[in-house]
Amino acid sequence: MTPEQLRDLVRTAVAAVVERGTLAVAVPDDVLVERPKNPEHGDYATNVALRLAKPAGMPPRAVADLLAEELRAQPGVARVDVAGPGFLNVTLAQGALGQIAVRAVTAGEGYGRTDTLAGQRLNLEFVSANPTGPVTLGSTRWAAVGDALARLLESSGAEVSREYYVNDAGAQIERFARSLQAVALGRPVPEDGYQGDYVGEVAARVVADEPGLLERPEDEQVAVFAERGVAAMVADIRSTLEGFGVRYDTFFSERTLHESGALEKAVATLREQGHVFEADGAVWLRTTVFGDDKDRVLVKADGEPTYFAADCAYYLDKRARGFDRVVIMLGADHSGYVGRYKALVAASGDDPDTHLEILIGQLVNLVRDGEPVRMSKRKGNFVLLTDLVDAVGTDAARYALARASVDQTIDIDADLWSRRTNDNPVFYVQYAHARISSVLRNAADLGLALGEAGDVDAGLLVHERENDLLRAIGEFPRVVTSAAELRAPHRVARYLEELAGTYHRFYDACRVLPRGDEEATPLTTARLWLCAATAVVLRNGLGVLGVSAPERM
RNA sequence: GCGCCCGUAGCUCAGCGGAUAGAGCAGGUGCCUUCUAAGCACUUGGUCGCAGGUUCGAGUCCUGCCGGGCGCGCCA
Repeated sequence: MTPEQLRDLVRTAVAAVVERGTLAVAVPDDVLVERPKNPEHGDYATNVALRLAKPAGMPPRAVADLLAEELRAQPGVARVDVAGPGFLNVTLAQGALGQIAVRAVTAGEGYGRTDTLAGQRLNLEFVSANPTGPVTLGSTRWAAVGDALARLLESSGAEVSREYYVNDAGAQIERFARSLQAVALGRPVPEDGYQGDYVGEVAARVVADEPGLLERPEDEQVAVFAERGVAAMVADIRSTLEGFGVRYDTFFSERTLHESGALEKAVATLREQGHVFEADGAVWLRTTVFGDDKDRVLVKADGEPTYFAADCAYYLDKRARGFDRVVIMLGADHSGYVGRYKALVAASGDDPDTHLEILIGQLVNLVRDGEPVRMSKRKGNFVLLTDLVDAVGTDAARYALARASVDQTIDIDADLWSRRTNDNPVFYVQYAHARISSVLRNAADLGLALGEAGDVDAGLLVHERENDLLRAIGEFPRVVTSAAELRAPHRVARYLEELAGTYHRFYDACRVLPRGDEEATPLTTARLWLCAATAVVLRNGLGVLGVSAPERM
């Protein structure tokens, strides 16, 4: 029996007692059935009686007693205890737990997938770093977390479109182009220009692709450097991210918004809604009525649109493309943006709480010799995605970034990360998968196969370590849905570490394959199913994080 | 000054209002002639920043302090 099935049983029990008139409450939709930390508290526990006590006007333990009696009659339930303030501790019947292994193996890649978000179309924007330099360590965090989140949401049944907003317009690009030009001409880079080594490389590439460029008028040169320089940078960013396992459905060019007149249209739309006004020669959006700190300029006094005007146009474009929900991941250095963004959504007539979701994540620092290294795209002094991958590999990089809560600022110790030690839990998890793969290989060599689901007696799995493992495997679907709901991919990583540990303890305590000239028994088969089920979950879980599940290490 | 995030073991961090607060690393003691020791068992280590409040119950929610990070442009 899976925890989901037990949850349904509990709900049915509540409904039955209510039906009989002994309990006067509304049957709750969200009954919590969880795995107790203390093994003496049975296989599963629910606090439903504690929840219902107040609305029912009865003591928690009295409610619990009613439900316990009802539950005891259910098939697959061996024992129900009322404990503490009113918890229901459920012990499943012999063999009921073992079915979890069969279910996981049978479902395979589908184990952990649900339809809780079915029908939702959402647009997830992440990274969106300016195309004026390579992908930095800070952006790498959003690549790892954003991609994992996309996979999580998809696992919960949502339709997710991954999007990268390319800021290929504006003064930043102008500065970038002038920097490229300066380097190409052998001049010093302007004070406010870009100075990494890559600037020279990109400049050389542009010159090579455009013979005679440096003999043309300077204005023309800048235009060419802007056009081709940005194109080269975007191509570089794209291939870097693909190498990192992150693919986008759309690279959206800001410039197309400018060229299509979308900004003017956006301003007009907001004006129709009655939230645009003129002051000091500029055009403003009255965002303060929707909770923003101050009103925001859409068109400057010099007639140029602001970055915010492009944001307005961009948001409206996403909505016009049919997305129910626009999700944007931003670094904490952009947290000041939330207020105006929410306000623009409200000003456009949408609901800022349902149509827009902004996820703010804290920054990543590189620490070297105990001192944080400042990262700035202008100076050449920054750590790149490629540096991180070169040092620890894609798997470790993705895992390490995805296993921390985004609310937490991460300090990455350069020495620790360039070392290859088991400080990194990804090896612990991957090792469990490799270990299982080895057992299954050896089983195949002995001519042992899993066989059909009907042929395995999962009820033979009665060892404490086996039960621990079964319960852990049973948790996976819930871990996925809750991680998706909470936008917290790191929960999957933490869960996998627990699962790996649980497997290692099982492996240590329970021999799977026959030794020497022993014969295989039905227990051998049952344990092989348990191993296979664990491998399924490890693969699916690592897959959510975009990390490989190696068969050998 | 205002807004957001953080403060949990020596270190890095988990912890969806539930029972005796966890993991990894670091320290200590053990376990490989047969399935991967990148593992396992045992052990040391806590005023969950401080003070109030909410309730059957608070590391978790609310308020106020203290300490640290980020942000507050007609920049992008």
